[in-house]
Amino acid sequence: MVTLADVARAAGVSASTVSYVLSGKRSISGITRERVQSAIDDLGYTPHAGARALASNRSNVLALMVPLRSDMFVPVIMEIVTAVVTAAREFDQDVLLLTGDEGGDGLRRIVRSGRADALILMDVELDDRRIPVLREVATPAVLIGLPSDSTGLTCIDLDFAATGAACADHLADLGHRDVALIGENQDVYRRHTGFAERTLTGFRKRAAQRRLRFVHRPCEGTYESAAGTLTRIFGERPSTTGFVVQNEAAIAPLMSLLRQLGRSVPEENSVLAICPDQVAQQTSPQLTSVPIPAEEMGRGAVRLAMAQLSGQSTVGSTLLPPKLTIRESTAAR
Amino acid sequence: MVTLADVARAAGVSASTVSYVLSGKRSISGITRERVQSAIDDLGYTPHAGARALASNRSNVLALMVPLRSDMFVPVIMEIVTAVVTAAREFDQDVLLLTGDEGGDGLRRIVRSGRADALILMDVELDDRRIPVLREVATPAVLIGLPSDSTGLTCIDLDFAATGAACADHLADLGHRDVALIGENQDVYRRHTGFAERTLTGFRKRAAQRRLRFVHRPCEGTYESAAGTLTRIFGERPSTTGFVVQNEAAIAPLMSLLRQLGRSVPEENSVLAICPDQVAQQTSPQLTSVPIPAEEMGRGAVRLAMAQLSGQSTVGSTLLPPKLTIRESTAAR
DNA sequence: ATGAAAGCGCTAACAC
DNA sequence: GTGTTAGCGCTTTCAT
Repeated sequence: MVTLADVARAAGVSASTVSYVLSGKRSISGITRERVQSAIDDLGYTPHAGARALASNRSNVLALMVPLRSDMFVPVIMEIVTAVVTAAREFDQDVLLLTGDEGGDGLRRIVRSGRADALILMDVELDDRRIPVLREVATPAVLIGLPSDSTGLTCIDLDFAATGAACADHLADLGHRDVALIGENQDVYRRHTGFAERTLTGFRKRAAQRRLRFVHRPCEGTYESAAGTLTRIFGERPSTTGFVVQNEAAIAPLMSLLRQLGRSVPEENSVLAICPDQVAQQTSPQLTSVPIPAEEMGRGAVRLAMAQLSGQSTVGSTLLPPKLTIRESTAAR
Repeated sequence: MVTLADVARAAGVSASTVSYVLSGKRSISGITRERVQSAIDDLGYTPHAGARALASNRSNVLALMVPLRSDMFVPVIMEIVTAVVTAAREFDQDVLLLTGDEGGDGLRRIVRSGRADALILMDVELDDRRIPVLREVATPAVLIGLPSDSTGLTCIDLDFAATGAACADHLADLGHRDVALIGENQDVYRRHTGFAERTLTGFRKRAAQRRLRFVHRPCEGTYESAAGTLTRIFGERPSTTGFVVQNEAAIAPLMSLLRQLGRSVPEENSVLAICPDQVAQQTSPQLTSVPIPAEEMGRGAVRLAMAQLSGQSTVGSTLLPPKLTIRESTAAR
């Protein structure tokens, strides 16, 4: 194994000089920097992470806790994870992967062992049991999602209230008067994951302002549930022409049901989805949609974690503005 | 921070005794073990990972490299990742996540820095550019997937040849004479990911033995491509009654097209898919299928990595036997 | 069955 | 601008 001492010897300098060339924490003459650098290259030297962590009290690792079972759509989770890892590398950090079932104990273990310098938590619930541990360990941490009490915490998420409002606005602008929000299944609401409620609240409020009449229906991701939901909506309010869908799994059944019912989209009904662009684009007709900004959330979480590590306070919630992309599934009436 | 020295002092023993209580590498009297253990509990001690790595030359970390863009279905990737992390924890290992785009350099960096003791690579291509690095660093490594030259390497994968054969057998057993294999898109075959070819080979060989006539057609995941593929197949061989689908995205369009063509499943046509159980079960009718054993692959990879770390040789390929689950989409004719 | 002590490879004062 | 050196917290001989 090639050590810093080997490099120092080869370059004819002291160990500290090599260390400082690497860290840039003090000025080095061009000539020695070169000698050191070429010794590093020649020998193929990479600093020993453990030694570095021990001496500097910094691991250069971010711990990312991903949900095992989640309300999120799996591809979105993967996109966030990918964004986190990619962004972390740009800060010279590696990413340690923890599963949600490790819970608070897992976080405590990671922090106490000095394996990671900061924590990023995905799929945060309104009353998340990991949050007390976060306050206890007082380690830099970022939540992807919004708990009910975010005092003293750093959070990042899509602004779901604004998303709901944007959807209501879009349908109102198009002249729709009776609209329906087809949401996630009851479990999601019961588990208090937050985003579903926030969307509903934002939608309801704006709908009232725009004088829309609206109903909200939770829905399973199955064909049967979608059929039942749709039947009930049309039964209660046959004049419904606008739909907002916040449930990836329900989109396909719903579109196919509307077609079967002879309710063509977008001529007779407008459909708006909160889903990844990929899903919106492979549906026919392509859906007007608001995507979860997975990439931005992942990158943002890393940025916030790094800011905390450099001593800045990032307390508060970063709510990313929704971006509504108009495609083929919504039209004026 | 609580250190081993703190624990030793609290327990009234030496540092080495505490260390040995933790590692179990020498016998300790019951009484001291208890004293040490309660000191650990009282103080909330967790060993410092960096110090441990430095002194023992072992990080207790497995590096897992996941593909960014992959031919695999994203939920399957997630399932493998989850299985790896869960299994790793049972061996007291943490998992460091690397993205495929870090390539060989990333692996070299991880190994040289001592950040991980072993490597697990997903989505291995036939002529994977990371393989030379694997041979160069001579670190314990496991490939999930099968490269063309696996000499000296440890691999684990589904036995796709046996999978193809099992599909051919099932259709032959049901009395089908003309069958079609609807595969992944051309890109996958061109990129030489291996599994597609192996399925084809296994299917072709067994089909010949069972005197089946068969055609193979790559297919995109779009409705249009599925329609074109199906039209061509029925055009060339109208007598085709059995289908094997190895392309998650093509399943839904295909089923809906068969319905439109009045070819009911399973009465007139049998359809067999190589896809996750979840997909097979939410299709209507539920599909007879062979799933990718993601859980087994992840766990197996960890097991193999740990075996290598304990000095055992695991060179060779572990090919997991396919498990064909009969559901509603295949029937005798 | 337990202790003492020498490092593991690096960082960061402290010197000059 | 560079060198010297004292640790960081742990494992592991070598003693006893």
